Amino acid sequence: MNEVVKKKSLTAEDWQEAALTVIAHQGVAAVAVESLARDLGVTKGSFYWHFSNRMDLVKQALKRWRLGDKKLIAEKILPIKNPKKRLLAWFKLSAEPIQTHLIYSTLLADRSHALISKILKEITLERLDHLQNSYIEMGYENNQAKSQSLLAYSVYVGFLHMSKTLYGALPDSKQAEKYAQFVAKQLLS
Amino acid sequence: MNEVVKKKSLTAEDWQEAALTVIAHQGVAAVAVESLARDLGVTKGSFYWHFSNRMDLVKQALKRWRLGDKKLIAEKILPIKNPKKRLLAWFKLSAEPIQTHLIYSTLLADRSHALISKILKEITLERLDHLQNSYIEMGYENNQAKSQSLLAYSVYVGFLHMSKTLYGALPDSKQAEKYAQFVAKQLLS
DNA sequence: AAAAGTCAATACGGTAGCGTATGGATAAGG
DNA sequence: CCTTATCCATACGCTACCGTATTGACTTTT
Repeated sequence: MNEVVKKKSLTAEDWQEAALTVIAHQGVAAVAVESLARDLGVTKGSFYWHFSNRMDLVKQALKRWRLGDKKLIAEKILPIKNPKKRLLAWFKLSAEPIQTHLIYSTLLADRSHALISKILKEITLERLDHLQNSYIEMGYENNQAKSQSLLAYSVYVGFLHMSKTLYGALPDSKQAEKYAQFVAKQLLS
Repeated sequence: MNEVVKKKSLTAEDWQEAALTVIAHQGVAAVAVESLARDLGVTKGSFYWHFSNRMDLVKQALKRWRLGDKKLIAEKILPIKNPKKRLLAWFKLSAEPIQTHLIYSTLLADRSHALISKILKEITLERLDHLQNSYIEMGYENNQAKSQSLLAYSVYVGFLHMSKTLYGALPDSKQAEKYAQFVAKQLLS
């Protein structure tokens, strides 16, 4: 019942979370079975009980990440009725310093496995779709909404990388809020 | 005199170019001495005559890339007198399907070595400076120019990643031209 | 032509990581 | 209790790299 209590044994989810943390900060290539085991205080023996191999873990971890991300959008963004407010909320969320963004931006330059490219493409298209719908609801013509959502999403992706590059991390919530306001002013005319 | 003629021996530049090609498509981690040697048709014996170790090659390759990139900007962008035209030219260049962009976007998610982070930060700041100066020349107030250049540069970075993600490669020149026009309309008001 | 310099091949030792095999410890069930 | 299932440790073989040492071949210099 208490999270502080040391668990007697690990679950697959524990491994997945550990993998996601590594991916967020060092990329998929840095997900190594033995180093993860060391971090978790066990040996490989545990790992190969839970997973069939390294890529199996990566696959499951990314699946987990995707589900969490979808849940976040479904709860915080999609319920907003007013399309303009919904877009603004998305811009704000995009600038929040949370792990899901770090993972996404790290994956974006990772071409180490076809699986990753596939997942990225799917996610990007899904998100572009949300944006485009909002712009359409705002009264944009279809093609215009498409271009506009592409631009908005590029800004999001670019922002993630710029933050890591210039500050070594995502900016704090206050800066993020300010930036989101500025961007929204430019892209929600 | 003829490039088709097989060279008898390799130069450090040959190794650097080969390394940059790998970096552009698979990242720094994929730069391996032995696989590069295979690609170049020689063995490691050659490599360690030209370089002291693997990181030495990476360092020199990135230096070479940086010089080429700077030269490109110095020749094609900076000479343009009119600031608005200069910015437009930069947007167009940003969308061109050339290797220098691929390398940059791949490095952006690579945190495998402190050297890379350092280089990235320097380059990004340099480029932001160019952009900001152009906006200032256009009549923007200092802070406004700063925000605007950050936004423009985010669009650039985001565009690179989106292209790779959605199409597997940078779009061709015609698409790029069209996109650059659209973005310029939004960001050069 | 001899010597020195340039570039590459080969062979070697070392490390890190993957995956397998097997056995040990602990807890739950009969 | 004894068995079985669950979870982990240990030891091993294998591969892909890195980097070194040595030697060979070809070129240029003297």
